[in-house]
Amino acid sequence: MPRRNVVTWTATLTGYARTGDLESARRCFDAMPHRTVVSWNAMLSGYSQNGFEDEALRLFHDMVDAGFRPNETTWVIVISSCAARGDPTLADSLATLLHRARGIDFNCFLRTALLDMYAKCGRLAAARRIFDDLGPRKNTVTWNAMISAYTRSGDLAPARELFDRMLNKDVVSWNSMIAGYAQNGQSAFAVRLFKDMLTLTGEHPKPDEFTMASVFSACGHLGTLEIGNWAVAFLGKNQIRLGTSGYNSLIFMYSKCGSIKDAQRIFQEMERKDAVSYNTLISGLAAHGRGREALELMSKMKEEGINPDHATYVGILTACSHGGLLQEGRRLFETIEAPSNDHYACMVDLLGRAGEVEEANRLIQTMPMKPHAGVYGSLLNACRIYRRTDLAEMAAYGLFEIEPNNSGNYVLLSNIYAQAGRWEDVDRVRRMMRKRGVMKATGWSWVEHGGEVHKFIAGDRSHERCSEIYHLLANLRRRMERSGYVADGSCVLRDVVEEDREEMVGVHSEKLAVCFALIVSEAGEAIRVMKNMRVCWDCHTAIRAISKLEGREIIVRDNNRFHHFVEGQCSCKDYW
DNA sequence: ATAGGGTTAG
Repeated sequence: MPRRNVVTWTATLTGYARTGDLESARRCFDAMPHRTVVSWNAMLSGYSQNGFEDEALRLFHDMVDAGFRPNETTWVIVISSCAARGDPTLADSLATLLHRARGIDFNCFLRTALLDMYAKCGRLAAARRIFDDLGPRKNTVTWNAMISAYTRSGDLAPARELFDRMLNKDVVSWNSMIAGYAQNGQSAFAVRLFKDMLTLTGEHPKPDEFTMASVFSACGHLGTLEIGNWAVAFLGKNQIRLGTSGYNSLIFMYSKCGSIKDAQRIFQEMERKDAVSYNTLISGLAAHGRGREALELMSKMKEEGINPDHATYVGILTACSHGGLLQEGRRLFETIEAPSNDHYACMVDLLGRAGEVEEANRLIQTMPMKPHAGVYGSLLNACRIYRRTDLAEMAAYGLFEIEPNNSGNYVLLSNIYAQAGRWEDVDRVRRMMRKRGVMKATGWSWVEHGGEVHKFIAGDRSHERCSEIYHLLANLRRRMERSGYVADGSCVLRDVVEEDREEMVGVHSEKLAVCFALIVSEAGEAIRVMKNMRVCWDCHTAIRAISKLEGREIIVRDNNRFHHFVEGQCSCKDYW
């Protein structure tokens, strides 16, 4: 390879940096007989593009010390490194330096980079000022940077306003907006916007692997496998090649839609797996109660030379918890170097579900940081399972302080009092909720069928096939009574249950959803029901019974966990 | 020869 002049040297350096071989790039840089600003920029860019922002910032100072004057390109690279760091103090000092520098042309490139840096460092107003100051000199990239500035901070309305005002949307514009919805709990809007992208008249960019990754993620959050499969078919038809991240979101989608087998298949088919691939599947296995397989996967991950990170341990501890693997969980927790609040929450959950409520409580007392809501929430849930009213009060009051508006916490404590027959305390908690204006969330269940999402709430009579559903419900109840299923005295499939003493609640939403699914699904096929709250004991028993009577597998997702009901048995070991 | 925006995990 001829290395005659500074241009060939720099080109070689860039070549190494593009393949991620920064050591060779740096060796090349150090060996250069002469350097220009462009050589420095190439090295800076190499660091910045490969996630070594700190190295880039250090080299920037070396460059200034060596007497080189940064040009516009230098500033853009350094500013984007700072953007990735997200440090507002650094952003401000860099901006001060930039404004002191002489002879710099504040072109659109530079201003857009600045806009992005301010946005990523939490200075949204400063970002917007740059956006407005640019006036008609703004280009598509500037618009896109501003849209994602808003979606990152969860401001979907101003993001959508800019998106709608934009005249020349490119694929990144669409991706930013679709991802914005998907990441802010508005997955249904994400899917709708994707459909708009395909169907609206006029010139529209073709979806790429990033678009599809967001759509898969949205389908995962929604639990809509039919739409998900349609998106997968679209992917194949349009020959869109997925990268590792795209495959990761597919693993996520299948896991969340109850198709853990497909998630595993995608994982196996992937050529290049990263930590996220492993973490996603481990979490998926955890949600499905497959603790052993999750543990095996983490071993495999280590064998492949990929280090478990924060998310891996969250996933694996969840897997131990849901799979009833107490000893393994304890041992793993000890191996975590600096356990975070999340890890403590998982560990309290694991101990609590396994019946070691005292140990869980002691763990909270010895935590080196202030426990967050998840930690107390796990303890409170354990108190519900093991009827520890005394400890429940302590956990609940810790929780009310952190999350005064989370209705679930109040309901949980109220139900614990109800279990203990302490009705005056039940009333007290209910009054507390009213006084604080906390609304009880409605638990609804849904089933996807024929491209539509069918939703049910407790006592629902609004569904178009309502009479069929209630007819089936009554029929099932008769069959269950004949087969002696009510022998344990639990309130199986009662038409009306008294959920608390004030309200009479009709048939639970998941029973309605299961019956609807039985009516519409093809015989023999497994059915899926999604729920956003918790399957209550009543429904748990009922669904077990239905799975036995009907000989069908019923998969219920609730609270992001899956329960596979087969032949009257439920897959989860820890739940009740 | 060097520069800005979008994707994944409980």
